[in-house]
Parts: sequence; C-alpha cells; structure tokens
Amino acid sequence: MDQVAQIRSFNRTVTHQVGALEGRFLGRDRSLGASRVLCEIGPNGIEVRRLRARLDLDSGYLSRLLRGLEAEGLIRTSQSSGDARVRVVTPTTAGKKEVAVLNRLSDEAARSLLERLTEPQRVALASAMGSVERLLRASAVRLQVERPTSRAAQYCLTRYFEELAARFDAGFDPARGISATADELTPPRGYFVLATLHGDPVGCGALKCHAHFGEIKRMWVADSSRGLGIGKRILQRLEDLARKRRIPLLRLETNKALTEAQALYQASGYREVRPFNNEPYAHHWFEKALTAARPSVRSSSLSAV
Amino acid sequence: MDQVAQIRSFNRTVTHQVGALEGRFLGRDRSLGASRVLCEIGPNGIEVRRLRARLDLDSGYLSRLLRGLEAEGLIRTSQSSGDARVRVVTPTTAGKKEVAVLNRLSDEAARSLLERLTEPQRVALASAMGSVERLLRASAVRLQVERPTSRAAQYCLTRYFEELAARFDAGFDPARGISATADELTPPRGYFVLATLHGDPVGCGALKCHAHFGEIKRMWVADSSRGLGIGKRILQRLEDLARKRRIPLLRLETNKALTEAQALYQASGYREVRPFNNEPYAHHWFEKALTAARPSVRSSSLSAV
DNA sequence: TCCATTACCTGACATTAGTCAGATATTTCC
DNA sequence: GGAAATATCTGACTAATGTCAGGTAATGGA
Repeated sequence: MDQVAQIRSFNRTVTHQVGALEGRFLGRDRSLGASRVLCEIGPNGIEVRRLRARLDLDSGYLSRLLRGLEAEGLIRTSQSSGDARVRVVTPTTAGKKEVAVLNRLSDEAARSLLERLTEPQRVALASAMGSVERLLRASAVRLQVERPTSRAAQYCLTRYFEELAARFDAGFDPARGISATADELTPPRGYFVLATLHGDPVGCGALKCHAHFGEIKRMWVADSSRGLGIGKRILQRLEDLARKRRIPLLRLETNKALTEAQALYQASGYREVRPFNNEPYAHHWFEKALTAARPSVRSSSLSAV
Repeated sequence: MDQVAQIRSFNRTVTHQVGALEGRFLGRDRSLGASRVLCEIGPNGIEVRRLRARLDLDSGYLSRLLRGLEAEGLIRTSQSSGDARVRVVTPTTAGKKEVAVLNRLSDEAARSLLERLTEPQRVALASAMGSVERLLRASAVRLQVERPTSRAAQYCLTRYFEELAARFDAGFDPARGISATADELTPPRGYFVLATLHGDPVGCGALKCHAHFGEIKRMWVADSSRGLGIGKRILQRLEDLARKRRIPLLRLETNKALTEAQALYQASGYREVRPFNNEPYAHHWFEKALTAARPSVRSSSLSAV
C-alpha cells in the first residue's frame, strides 16, 4: 500500500474508532462540542481567541457554546488584563469537577479499547500512536511571513531571548548583539517567518537582506515541538525568500551552546567559515551559496493549504 | 506517558487532522454523511443492511441518505436475489464517476499532508499508521455466541470448508468428518462463537459439550484479519463457556496442513496427545485441562462494551 | 485625533445529524 | 398455516452544527 492509500485507509479506520470513543461524552446532557470546549479550557483558563484558533470554531458558535457553559455554572468569563477586548474563560470549581468526570469517562473508553488487546499489542499500539501523533503534529505546523511586531512574533522572540540568556555562559542581552530590529525584518528590508500549530506560535526565524548577501537571525523552535523538522522548514522558507530576492549568499553566526542549531545548519548545506563579523555571542560562523531557484514544492497548490 | 494517556492524546490530535481531511468532501453540495455512504457502497454495490452495520447508522437515516443519492442519480436500488426483503444499492455510471472525484479529493488531501514531511518522516508515518490501524481493527473485533444457522455463521462455515478443501492434500468433505451439526453447536449442547468487525463476520469457533469433556471445532479466521489475535480470543471465549459448564477437559484434533492452528493451540496451553478418535482428516490431537474459573477480564464492565 | 482593525457577542438562519414510532413486505420458525 | 422476526421505508420530530450579517467596545497606527 502506498503512502497516500495508507493515510486514507487509516482515516477510515480511525474515524470509526475515535467516533466511538467520543460517544462517551454523550449521556451528560451536553453536546459533544460543548464538552470539547470545556476540556480544552484547561485548569487555568484560556483566552477565547486562542480557544477559537485551537478548535477552529466560528466566533458566533463558540460564543454560544461558552454562554451555555456559563449558564451551567461551569465557567466564568473575565477580561484579559492586557487587552480589554480579549475575554478569558476560566473553569469554576464545578467546571473542574465536570472536566474530571469527562476525563474519567475518556480514560475508561481508552481502557476498554486496550482491554481487548494483549500486552505486547498494547505496547505496540501506544508506540505507534505516539509516532503518528508526532508526525501529524509536524505536518500540521504552518509557516507564514509575519510582522515581527505582532503578538505571536513578540512571544517567540521573548522565549528565544529567555532561552539564550539561560543557555549562554555569559547570559544574553539583545542590545549587545548585531541588530535585527522590527524594521530590518519587515519587507522589503527583511522577513520574519512564524511557525504555528493550531494557532499557537511554536517557532520562528528571520532573514535580513543586504545587497550581496542575507543574514539568518532569530532561529527558534519551542521546546515542546522540537524534533519535528520545524527548524529545517523555517530555514528552507527563509532561503526561498532570499532566492526570490536574488540574494546569492546566506550568512549566519551561532553560539557554541546551541549544538542542535549547528547540526541543523550543517545538515542544510551551510559550511563553517572564518568569522565575518564581531558578534559578541558567536563562536561559529556559517555560509551557504544559494543556487538558482530550487524546485519548490511549496510554491504549488500547497501554499494555500 | 502511559497507554491510556497516549490513546487520549492521540484521539485529540487525530480528530483534528482527520476532520480537516474530511472537509474535502464538502464543497460538493452534499453532506459528509451522504459522501461517506456513497464511497462505502463500492463499485459492485452492497446490501443496505451491510451498509447500515458498517457505518453504524440508524435505519431511517440511512434510508433517507440513500433516497437522496438516488434522486441525484448516483445510485440505483434493487432487490437482493436471495431475500426479497433485502435491498441492494449499486452505483450508476454517474455515481462511479462521483466516487472517483471524491477519491481524487481524498488523495489530494492525503498528499498535502505528506508534502509537509520529509521522506523519512513519510515512511515512518505510513508504517506507524499501518500499525495503529491493524491494532485498532483488532480491538474493534467483537465476539458473541451466535446461532450456527444464522447467515453470518453459515458464511463463516462455508469459507472454512472451502479453505479446508483447498489446503488439505485429500480435499475436504464435511460429511466424512466427526459431526458438528447446528444442533450440536446450539446451547445447551454446544456453542458457536462468531467474531465480527463492524458487522462483517471475520472468524468463528465452536464448542461441543459432552459429559466429561468438550470438543473444540470449526476454528476459523478470515484471511484479511489474521495476525490480530482473533483466533486466540475465540479460543479463550470457548474455554470460558466450557468452564461455566464445569467441563474439566477440552479436546481437539487438526490437520497437518493447518500449521498456524497448531501454533495457536500450543501457545494456548494445549498439549499434543495420542489419537483419541478416528477423525479421517486429523494428524494431530490436543488436550487441555481446564482449571477453576480463570480471572476473566471479560466478565467485568467490558462485556457490555 | 481619527479610522481601520480586532475581539467578541447576538440574532437569524439553513443544514445536518440523530431518534422514534409506525407501516409494509417478506421470511423464518414452529 | 400463522406468529414472530427481519429489512426497509416514511413521517414527524429534536438537537446539534455551521454560517452570516450586523453591533459594540477597545486598540493601534497614521
């Protein structure tokens, strides 16, 4: 069976099974949609807009589901402290209790599925499910060029700087390094590429354009999403953008602590060169010559997906 | 992550992804339900009751979906030749064309999912999906005691006899072997256990009760469902039934050609003994002493699942 | 300051999904 | 031969889901 056929066959089988498991949410005189929303809220509450992005629900529909949960006394709504337009929903004590019940029902459903298998089969199932999940998550990650001042971009940059501060021997102060201001990363002077998973930012990377070369900056992937090839995809997207601008050479520098980044650059065809600037936090400098536009998969129908 | 948590996490991720893939069926001004029914019908038509069992739909609801497809000119309905109550739906030329379109859309959706992965990731995904699917199918198999005269039971027995006829050196004639008539396999004289997957029969086994021992007969698993541990589960169910009847010993005989059956019996605690009857097709005779009621998982809440 | 944008809500719908109680024809089982 | 069971269909529902067009308040950039 080829890969496409395998996916379709998988979908058929899994739809059936997952549907059966979700049936457990019923019998609580609440719709499946409402139950899913309640479970997705989490113990510490969540912004309504994040909920909407995650579950991919219509604004009006979600609003109505939330009013229903509120009427049941399961959640309460408050304003976000930062932005008064944004609403935050938080589970009440009753709500947390109800989530616990739903979790118990889900656990039971999952157990009943396992109980018809032998132990080796269970182990194999858990492992295979883990792989499928990881890879589906990888393929659900979306890249897009974003304003570096957007909330999501700022979130990534903050996490990135925090991580550098923690990992570098000497700490990290963004003001001391070579500049990569919002202006410098906004077209046409540069590009900021954001990676999102179901609306949540999980990675970023940036390109600073010069006349005869480009600089790769701000490469970061969230801890929870590493090992999915996201860094590689961001880098490729940045290279595509550079090619479109007919930039013949890419340069970047990195710190000795960031070993996984060095591995990525080497695997992507960058070769280490002598220092070409005096970035205080850098220990390694890399370059890659860009050849004519590579046959890009992404430029086909896919870009719209 | 334990197995139960892994399954739940998997469900969450996969629901999202599968839902996205099914979205492709839309935009054909036909409901998702109708599209699924149309695709499930297959090129050669299908009995309405099998369709109902497979998709687990309400009789009235399915009927209405079928009327809709008929009105669109995509299917036609006819009586089953064997049983005039049963209706068979067959795709028209237009219907087959439409299924082809839907298949193409599904393929595209699957490909768009793959295109965001690297080749090693694709290979891993296909393999993991295959495992998950196989194991979910295994856990979706249901066992039940059935009248040996039922249509499903007769189907299994026919396939079983066909297979014996093909695999035995000397062919096979059910009349020549030791009897296992419908009467002998109906409670309280005996039991016929049927395994079904989404309503389709995929295996069987039978127990013939005597005063001081029981005979295992008619063990069969459909070719398409082997390697899922179904044979083992059928055998265990028969042993449970024998234990309930306080039968202390089980006996069975088998042909040298059925090597996988011999492996199953040995793995299940049967030991080969000297011939205890003159079954003409047998080359190996097995026995197993039944100990007091084993702690049965199946007797708990699961039996209702 | 003003205007476009964002986040959310409400009302008004249309469609889909799912259920239940009969009605009819046929078959199966005494 | 007649009662019970089976397979399907129809009508009459209810609930859930999904969509759209406004409306209000807050925000942010020119």
